[in-house]
Amino acid sequence: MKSQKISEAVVRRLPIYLRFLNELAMKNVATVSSQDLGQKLDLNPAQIRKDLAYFGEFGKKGIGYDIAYLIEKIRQILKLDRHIQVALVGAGNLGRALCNYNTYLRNDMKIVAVFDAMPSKAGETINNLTVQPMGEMKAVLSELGVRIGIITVPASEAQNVANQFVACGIEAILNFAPVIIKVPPEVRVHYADFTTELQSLAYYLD
Amino acid sequence: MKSQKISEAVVRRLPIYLRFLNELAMKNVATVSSQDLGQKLDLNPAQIRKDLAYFGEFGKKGIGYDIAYLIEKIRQILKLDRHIQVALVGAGNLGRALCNYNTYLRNDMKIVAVFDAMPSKAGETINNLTVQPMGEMKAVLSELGVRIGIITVPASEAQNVANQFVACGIEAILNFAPVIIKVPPEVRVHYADFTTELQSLAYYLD
DNA sequence: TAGATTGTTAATCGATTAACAATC
DNA sequence: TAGATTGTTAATCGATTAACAATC
Repeated sequence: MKSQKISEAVVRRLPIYLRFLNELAMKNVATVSSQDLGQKLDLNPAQIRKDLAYFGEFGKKGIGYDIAYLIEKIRQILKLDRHIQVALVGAGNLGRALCNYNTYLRNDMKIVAVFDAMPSKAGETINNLTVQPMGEMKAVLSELGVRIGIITVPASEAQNVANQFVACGIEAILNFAPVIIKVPPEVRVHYADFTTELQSLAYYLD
Repeated sequence: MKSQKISEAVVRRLPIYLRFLNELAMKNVATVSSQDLGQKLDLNPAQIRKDLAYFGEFGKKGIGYDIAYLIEKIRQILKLDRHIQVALVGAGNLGRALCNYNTYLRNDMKIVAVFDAMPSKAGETINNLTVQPMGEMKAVLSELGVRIGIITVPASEAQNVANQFVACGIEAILNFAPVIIKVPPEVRVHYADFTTELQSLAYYLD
C-alpha cells in the first residue's frame, strides 16, 4: 500500500512507538501487544494497529508484535536505518544545548555542522564541532551531504536562514524560532517553539 | 458561549495569532483581515474567523480585526493578562538555555525557580536564578505561587519529577524529556521533544 | 452606495474508535 | 482446543473548508 498518502498524525506517532519499543528491547522484552502499547503511551490500541498496518503486517495474531522486528521496520519507515546529516544555524544557548544532544540521537541522525552569523562566534567549539561563518554554508553542506537543517536564531533572522538552507538544497527544516517561515512546497518544515507551547498551556489553568 | 469545549487545535493556534498580531502592532498596523492573517500564517481564513468566534465577536464586518483590541482579547483568553510563575527542573544545557528565554516571555510568564537533583549543581546561578536542590521544591513553589512546571531532565527521571510537581500542586507541565509521563487528569501535559520532531522529519526525505 | 469582510451554517473531509472475522 | 490479538471494515466523531446573509 505504498501508494496511499500517510497522514502527518500517523508519522508523528511512529517515533513515539519507536522510543518505547527501544525501552522494552533494553529490558529484553520479546513481544508486545497493541493493548500494552496503548496503555503505556495513552493511545487507543486500534489506532496503533491501524498506524502500523499502513506499512505492512508486522504483528502475529494472538501474539502481538515482535519487538526487535518492529523496531527494525519502524526505523526503515522513518529512514532512520541510514545516517542522516543535520546542520544547525544559531550558536546561542539553545543551539549549543541541541548540539550536545548528539549522543542522544545515536547513529541515525547527527548534527555535523554549526553556523552563526556573528563573526565573533566563528571558531568557537561546541561538542567537537567548530562554529563556522554563514559564508561557508553552501560548501560545507554539500561536502557533508547535509539534508536537514535546524534553525535556532532569533525570529527576525529565521526566514533569512531558511532561504539560505533552501538555496543549499536542504530537504527539511526544524524551526525553533517563533515565526512561520515560507519555503517551497517540496521542503518540509516542522516547528518546535517552546514559547508557543507554554502559552497554550496557560489556557488550561483554572 | 463559554460552555462549549474548545478543541486543543484551536487553543494551539491562538498563540500563533497573538505572535503575529504583536508583530503587526509593532509596525503600527491598525487592522487586519482573516484573509491577510491566513496568508501570512498559512491557514485558511475561515478557520481563523471560526477560531476567534468561539470566544466572541472581535471583528467588524467589512473592516477586519482591530489589532490592539484582538491582542488584548487573545491575551485574556490564554490567561496571559496576568503574571504566571513557572518552575524548571533540570539545570543541564537545555534547562539553562530555556532560563535565558525569560526576556522573551515578556511579563506574562516567567521562570522564577530552577531545581536540580545533582547536589553539585545547587548554588549555580543561571540568568539571576539560583539552582536549588529538589528538597526545597515544595516550599519554594508554594511561596512563589508557581503553577506551571518545565521538565528538562533525562527521560529516566521525568516521571519522578512529574510526580513531585503534581505533589506540589502544579497545574500544567511542559515536558522536554522523550517519554510519556502519567499524571492525574486535571494536570495538563504538553510535550516538546525535539528528537521525536527530528525523527518524524526524516520520514519526509526522499 | 458598492466593496469588503465578518460570523455562522452547512458540506466536506479526515482521523479516531469500535467491532469482528481470521488465525496464531 | 481455548484464549488472545491481529488486520481491517464500518461507524463515529471531530475538525476544516466553503458559502453566504448580514453589515460595516
